[in-house]
Amino acid sequence: MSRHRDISIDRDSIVRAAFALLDEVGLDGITMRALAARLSVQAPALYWHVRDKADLIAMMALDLYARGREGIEQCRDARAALELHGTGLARVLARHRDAARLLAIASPLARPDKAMAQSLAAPLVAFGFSVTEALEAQAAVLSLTLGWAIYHENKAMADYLSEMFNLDASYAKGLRLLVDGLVAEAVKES
Amino acid sequence: MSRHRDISIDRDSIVRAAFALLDEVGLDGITMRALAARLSVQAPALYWHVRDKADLIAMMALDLYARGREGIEQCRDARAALELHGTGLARVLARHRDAARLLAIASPLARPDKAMAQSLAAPLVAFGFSVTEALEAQAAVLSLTLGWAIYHENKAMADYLSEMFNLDASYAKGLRLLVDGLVAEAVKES
DNA sequence: CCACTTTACTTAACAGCGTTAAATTGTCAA
DNA sequence: TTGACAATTTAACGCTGTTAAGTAAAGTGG
Repeated sequence: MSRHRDISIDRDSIVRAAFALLDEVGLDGITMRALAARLSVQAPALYWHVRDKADLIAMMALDLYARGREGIEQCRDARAALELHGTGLARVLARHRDAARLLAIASPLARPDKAMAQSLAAPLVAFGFSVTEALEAQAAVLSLTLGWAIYHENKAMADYLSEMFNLDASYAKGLRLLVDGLVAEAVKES
Repeated sequence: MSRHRDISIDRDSIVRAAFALLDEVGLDGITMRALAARLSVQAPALYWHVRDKADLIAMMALDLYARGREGIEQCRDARAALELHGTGLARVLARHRDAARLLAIASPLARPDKAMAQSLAAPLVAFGFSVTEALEAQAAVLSLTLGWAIYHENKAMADYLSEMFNLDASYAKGLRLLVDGLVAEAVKES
């Protein structure tokens, strides 16, 4: 492994730096030059490791989704798995500034395939869902979560809404209602 | 009203042109120069009518939300109103390329106030919801809809998912389940 | 040990972006 | 006719993502 200088960069360290930068300056502040500077490198150096900025955003999105699924395998039933999928992603999105908007503009890293779909659906399939039902249910949960997080990230809106109700509690309630319905529906069909 | 030339532009015509441009070239293609060209004007002329690009995006978002609420006053019950709110916005978002991503990056045109909140909540308040309950329920419905539309706009993901299930039908199902839960909850509390 | 290739970076540059300042033109009122 | 005002133009600025070309260090085969 050649080491041009003292330190070097790779896709992992770039993504890590990008998240740090995101938290500091927000999504609009993520420029290739600022990111490169944080890694003590010139901007074009990034293009050795990353195809373009969309590729970088896609990697960050993948990371967020993966972190949002942590612990989902250990759930005792489908309801818990779906609910944790939602709250898990919501928590990850809340941790990083503009993370929901980042997901909104991200395009997938790779074209999804059957193997990936099955691995994503696996936890719910273990509880009797079909792969289709599992993906359908998770799509609904992720949609609610992503949409909610986008509104939550909008400071003016969040500030005003939180005078009227607790945003986190309301999200939890909406998620619970949706998950209840999804689980009941899946049970009904099997 | 002075008329510098044959034709002139105002906020309305700018927004109309922006939607036409959006449909043709997508969100990334909406540049002040391209928009100005479509109005037979130079880019800085837009700044006489529009504070900045964020202002323009906010106007477009407001328009989308308003169109998404059409017909909501005529609904016979809360369930119908909430469901129409969701499907109405979903239909509007489906009509314009990248419209969901546009909503995701839009910031509100004006800081929301109590009068606006009450007017937004009015249809559901008429069916016995409190203002808080109404806003809470609509936030959940809009979140699900916006999130779903964002995934739907992602061509790679939508193409793959639609091999496994019908995206529109699945959205309708998720919405129905969520609305059922929300209505039941609101009834329970009153 | 040397020549050669590959890896990983640098410098320089380009076209396009949102935006501002200043100059300009057309329209109306006095 | 003059002056004010509205609405635009031209010119320019700094910033963006990205590419091309050059370069230094490390690895590799003879």
